[in-house]
Amino acid sequence: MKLLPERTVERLSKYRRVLQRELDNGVDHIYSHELAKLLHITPVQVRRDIMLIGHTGTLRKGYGIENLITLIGEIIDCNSTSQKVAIIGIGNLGQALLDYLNSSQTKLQLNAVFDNNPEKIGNSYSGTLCYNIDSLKKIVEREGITIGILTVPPQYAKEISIMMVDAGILGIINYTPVSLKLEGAFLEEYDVITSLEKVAYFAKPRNAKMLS
Amino acid sequence: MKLLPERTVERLSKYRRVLQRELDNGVDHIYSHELAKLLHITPVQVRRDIMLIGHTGTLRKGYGIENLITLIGEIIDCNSTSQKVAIIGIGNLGQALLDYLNSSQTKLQLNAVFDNNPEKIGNSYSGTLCYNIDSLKKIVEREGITIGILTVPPQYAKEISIMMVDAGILGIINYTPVSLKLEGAFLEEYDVITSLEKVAYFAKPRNAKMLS
DNA sequence: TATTTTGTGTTACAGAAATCACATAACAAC
DNA sequence: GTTGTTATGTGATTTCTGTAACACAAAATA
Repeated sequence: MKLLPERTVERLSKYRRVLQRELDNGVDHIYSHELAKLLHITPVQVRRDIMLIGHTGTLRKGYGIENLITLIGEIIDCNSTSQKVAIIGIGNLGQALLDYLNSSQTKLQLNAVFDNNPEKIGNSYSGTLCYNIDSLKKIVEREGITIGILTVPPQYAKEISIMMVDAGILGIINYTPVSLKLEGAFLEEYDVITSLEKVAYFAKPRNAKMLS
Repeated sequence: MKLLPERTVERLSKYRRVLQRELDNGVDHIYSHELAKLLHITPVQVRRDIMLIGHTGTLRKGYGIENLITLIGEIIDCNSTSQKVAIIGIGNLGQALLDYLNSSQTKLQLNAVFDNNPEKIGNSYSGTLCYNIDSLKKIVEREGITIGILTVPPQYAKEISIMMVDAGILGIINYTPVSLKLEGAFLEEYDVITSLEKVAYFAKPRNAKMLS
């Protein structure tokens, strides 16, 4: 299949979670406009996304939730081999994300945590062992980890991102304020300060008025 | 001035920080291609963003860093009254963000923290006092808080977002997995699981190959 | 003073994403 | 059957965002 648009993939992730909730409530079919309402988007967008992944709803009954969840799962995480995740840098943010992941029902499995602080190495964080950053490559290869969450202090970000790609990690989500450029891996950057300052701009009274 | 594109505002936030770093290193002018390189974007994009905010560089010397920082500051946070921020829900993620903000040099000031846990109310978190969520409106009005970071458990998200807007908050950044719909305030949503699953999709070996 | 170099400011274009508009099909009611 | 209703599937259009192209001005060169 062709590569899906980024925004569609993001929505698929959200669809799956609300669909799972509906399924748990005993609902087995859903209309595009119902799903749309749950996520505050338009029904057309829902239908377009579902069309893109090749699922087809039955007229008059909507979309079969169970099939749809399975299909989204195959697309996002589990084809032949399900993907494994590591957190690199287990400071405040790293630990918060770790707890967040553990408390959520994503299919992705957190397999390792890395740090350079000797007091942290060897400890278990919510059930996940912390390794020395120096053994990144060894552990990543051994465990088959393909996704890395980067939450190290900014001065290490570049160097460690290179190590990560070198170790065979295929996707990095960078929570560092340093902007990176990778060859051979998918990169997603999220900058907390940027998104806060963005909100600050649009929330300025003078600007807020312009937002219709 | 007209409202700036969202992406431009995001980049302005990043420009400011790298410019500040340059200034601290004693650099006083910078070329568009230098700034571009620091953020891994194109020089054209830098020039257009700077054009949009009405700053103009001097030929042969580039852009005056100090003026540019000041201008970006006026645009994003401090016009007449600088904006104030509150964190609502001081769990793991809330505390991590709090520390993150305190350790960064943004102009936005964290003025209050809210929670409903009696053991937390009255405590100081990295220097910021935690108030009872019931006094949200009172404190927000008294302190003039305009921006809220929402990090409560999902089941409270909707209810509390309504309280926030009602209290006069103009911009909310929602770290909850629940998607919201607000009237009268700017909303930015960030879903940790979604962005992780997005990376998972594009990092799948079969897809990664397609990324040129 | 003419010419080349260099970097900005701006317009025109291309690509991605969201939205519109509508054809189509299943079902219900009569 | 026929007709009306409702919800899906999708080509066409618009909107948003990034990129390429280029005109222009100052400095360096000769």
